Amino acid sequence: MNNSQKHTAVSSKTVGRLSRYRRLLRQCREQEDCLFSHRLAELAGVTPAQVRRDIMAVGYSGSPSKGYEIKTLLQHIDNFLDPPIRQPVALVGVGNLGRAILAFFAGRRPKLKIVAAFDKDPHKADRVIVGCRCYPVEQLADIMQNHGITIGIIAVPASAAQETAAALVASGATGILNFAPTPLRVPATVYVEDIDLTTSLDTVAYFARSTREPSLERST
Amino acid sequence: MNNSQKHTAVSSKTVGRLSRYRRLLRQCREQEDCLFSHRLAELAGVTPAQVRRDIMAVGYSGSPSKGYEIKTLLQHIDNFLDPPIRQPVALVGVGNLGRAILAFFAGRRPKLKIVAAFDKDPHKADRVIVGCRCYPVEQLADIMQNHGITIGIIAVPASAAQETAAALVASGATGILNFAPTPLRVPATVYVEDIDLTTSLDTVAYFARSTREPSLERST
DNA sequence: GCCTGTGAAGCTATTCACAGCT
DNA sequence: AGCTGTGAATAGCTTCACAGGC
Repeated sequence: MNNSQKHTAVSSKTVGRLSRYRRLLRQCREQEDCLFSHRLAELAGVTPAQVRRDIMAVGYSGSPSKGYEIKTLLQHIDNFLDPPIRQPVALVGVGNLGRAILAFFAGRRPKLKIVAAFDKDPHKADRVIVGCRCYPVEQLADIMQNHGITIGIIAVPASAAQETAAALVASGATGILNFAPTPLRVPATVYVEDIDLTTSLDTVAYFARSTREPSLERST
Repeated sequence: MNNSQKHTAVSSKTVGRLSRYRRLLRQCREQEDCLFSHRLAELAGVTPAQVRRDIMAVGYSGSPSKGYEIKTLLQHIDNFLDPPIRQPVALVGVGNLGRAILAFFAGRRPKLKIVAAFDKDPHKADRVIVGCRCYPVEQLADIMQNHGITIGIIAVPASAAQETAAALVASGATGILNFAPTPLRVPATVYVEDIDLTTSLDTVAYFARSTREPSLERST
């Protein structure tokens, strides 16, 4: 029930922040060897206490005198976030958004890589887009199983999102990144993260209107 | 201090869900006239109590016998979410992601519309992409002020994100939708919503690994 | 002195549970 | 009987504050 690196069941917010810390740490590892929680907090835009709590999750302890050794901390975060071997990803929907996503992730992250794309439109299939081979959706199950894919990205229109999710799950997906503006019905064992552009823009628009009091925040 | 429609200072989560409810309600307004909270909850993938709480924010009351009248509820949500007149949006960064965003929002939402795009690269300027005119970044301030733009979408590389944010704010933006993987430093009066693709994928990957117990959730 | 790690306090968001209505 | 609206309870997340160490 407990495996080697899961101490205390980490929340998705913590995982997200660790991913952000990692990127920031990589940027500043040239200039510095060590940093304190308040420094990383400033870079990430969170509180020092938050940083310390999050770092607890990766099982690394800094020293009160020098803070956190960047190289070692990065190793621990990598070890926590990255899969042991390789975790291939499938993308479904090669429209504008799908292609942008392919381009965005292309060439980074050897372990977490989009290895196959799928589209309903046969014209889009059997092509290579930003280095990724595209297949007709009919081959989804086959190719996912061949590659051992467990992560799917949904970039299809809302109307096709639910069936796509079902197909992904049936073919072995246990995690889905969903760009379609539809709540997906999937088994509770599957983790879904929604990115809903319309909702996000509506929210920004709403709060952009109510010009709030510049009360209690730090702005530096 | 209190304006006509702000009763109780609504959270961004509630605003986001209202946006989602709206989309779902529009889809089913053909078939049904009224619905109960548990029905909308099922469609949206949340609890009935959550739905009722959220609807409180828009100042509409359903009837215990018939539930919520869809048409009227939609009017209230529109009235709550939509700007009184018009709230033009600027996009900065016309790369792959920027173009996908333009295409995604093109032609919907007359009141909340991307009216200008900007790019550093002069080759991309002075063109029209999916119906939106592109300008060189140098004209950002001018055009934002001419159009009365208060919302910016950042789709530039991380290295240019902070300066872009600063330019947007200087030109009158009070809300920013940030796709760059960088924490933005802006005055506390400006609302920022981050969409961080790398972080989201990392999070999905993490939880896709830990195949969780199918314990307490409903899956239908 | 100023840091880390962490129990405890504080906040925010969600859910419970029930009065009131039809 | 079964719904809505909502005070009260709960759960989840963040921050405080301080013991312990350099």
